[in-house]
Amino acid sequence: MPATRVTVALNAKQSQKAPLLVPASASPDPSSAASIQSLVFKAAQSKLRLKKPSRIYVGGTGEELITEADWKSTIRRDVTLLVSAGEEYVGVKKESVTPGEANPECAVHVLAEKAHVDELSVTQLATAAHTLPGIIHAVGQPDLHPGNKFPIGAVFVSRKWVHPPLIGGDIGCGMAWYKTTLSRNQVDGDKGKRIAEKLRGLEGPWRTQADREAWLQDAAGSCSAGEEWDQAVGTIGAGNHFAEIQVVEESCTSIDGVGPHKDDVILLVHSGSRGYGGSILKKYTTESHISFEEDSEQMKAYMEEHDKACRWAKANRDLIALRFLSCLEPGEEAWDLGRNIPNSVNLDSAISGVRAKMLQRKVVDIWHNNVERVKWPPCPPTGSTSGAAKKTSTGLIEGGESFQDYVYVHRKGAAPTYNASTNLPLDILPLPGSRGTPTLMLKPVFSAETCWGLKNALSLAHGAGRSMSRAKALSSLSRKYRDRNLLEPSGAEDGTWVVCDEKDLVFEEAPDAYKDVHAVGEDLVREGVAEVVGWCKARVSYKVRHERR
DNA sequence: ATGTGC
Repeated sequence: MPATRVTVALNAKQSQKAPLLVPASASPDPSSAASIQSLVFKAAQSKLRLKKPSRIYVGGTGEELITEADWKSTIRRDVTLLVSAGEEYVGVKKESVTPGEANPECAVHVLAEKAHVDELSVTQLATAAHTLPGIIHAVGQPDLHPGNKFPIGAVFVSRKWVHPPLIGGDIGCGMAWYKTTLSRNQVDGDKGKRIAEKLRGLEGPWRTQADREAWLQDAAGSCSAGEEWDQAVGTIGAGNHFAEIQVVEESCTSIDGVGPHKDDVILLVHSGSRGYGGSILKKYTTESHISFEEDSEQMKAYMEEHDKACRWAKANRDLIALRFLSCLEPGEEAWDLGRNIPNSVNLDSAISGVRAKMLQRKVVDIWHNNVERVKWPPCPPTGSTSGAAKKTSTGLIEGGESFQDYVYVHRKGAAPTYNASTNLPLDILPLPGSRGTPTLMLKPVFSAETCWGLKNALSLAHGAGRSMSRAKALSSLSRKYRDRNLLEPSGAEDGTWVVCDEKDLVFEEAPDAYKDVHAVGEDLVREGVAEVVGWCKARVSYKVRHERR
């Protein structure tokens, strides 16, 4: 059981102190029966012999702990809590440890009605919005669910400040969709099993470091992170990451004939920056230093590495897709580069050839863990169907209105509604259910009712969202499905073949551990931020395979 | 989510 070690001391005589372990089960809510506050009071009574403890201050700052939010933002390792019998704080009050201005009035909205939202995640959303400096708008998408400290399925818009922990360690994580040349009848029914069998050689490092560095060369230069992290490029990773072969069941995306059409077989890749992004978060932040002021050297350095990790993650998804395509379309020589066999041709020209080919296959690629500098408030895009859109001539979300200024949009498990490099609205993006359940095809909606994307902070849900913690899913679902093989379609239905050699993941990522993707989609539609333009059936879902290398 | 953290 994780516990936090704090020090309890007498406010009136601060040399008198005692350590206290606060179990993770203790509640920050002072009105709760198992509150941290009551633990501190009890410790003061029994260990420090303070008869009537009544107030608690934070050592060093003198901030009094009153609300649940106070407790939440304070309880960390080695904090000293000063217990008072009613008297004022003894010492010089300092400014809060977080410099800059928090915005206790910050607007917080959760775009969910149908999808169930855990109260803890709403508390996490509001606490972060109200206590971190510079936040001007916080949005919980319908897939909102609790994270370790900050929620997932959340968007935080800030002025002048960047908060790396709000986007987490998997910087650049996102999803990309690729068309394949497979036909529905090659993957439907029991054929899914044969397709799953073909998916091999996808684990472990791809080729040599020299090859990986060549792959990590993009239009902006190199995004190589050094051999220790680059080794993981082209690998899916753990947790909720996956690659899935899907059949388009319905599609009404007739935009320039692009978007996937009915009966197309497409590949969805969900992965991020593996260990690299986490190393960046760790390098720049500590438990008490999580906020960076705009234009500070640290902020600039973080942003530079953040942007590099985003490019790395994107290159990772492309390489994963290449490796999958080499299994799925063995006749296509260009994909041979995806295999771990020695180069038979010039590497650089092979890579540029493959890139061009893959670009034709790519439907969309988005980051859902990142921070972006954008103009705010949003402007109507010209692609919009409303007449109001005619006013802008730029065609961009950002526009060039004089009343706009720049903000930072932090996304943690939230997809953007526009293409980050062109600022044009996206035509289509995936809303995957959990393993094997349908993936909805979303089209972002921009309208006056949503203030052109302000309401949803220019973002949409990135998936179904957990409804059960990993621990809960593991214990309850492993019992529930004790006698069932979750890796094969159940019964006669056209279900999904799952490749997952990690036993715990089978349960942690089971559909039951997630919200219903249709409820999430319905919420987005009701809120007026997206329309559902089709859906895909998962045929083969690849998580991880333990194979002899 | 992670070449994780005691």
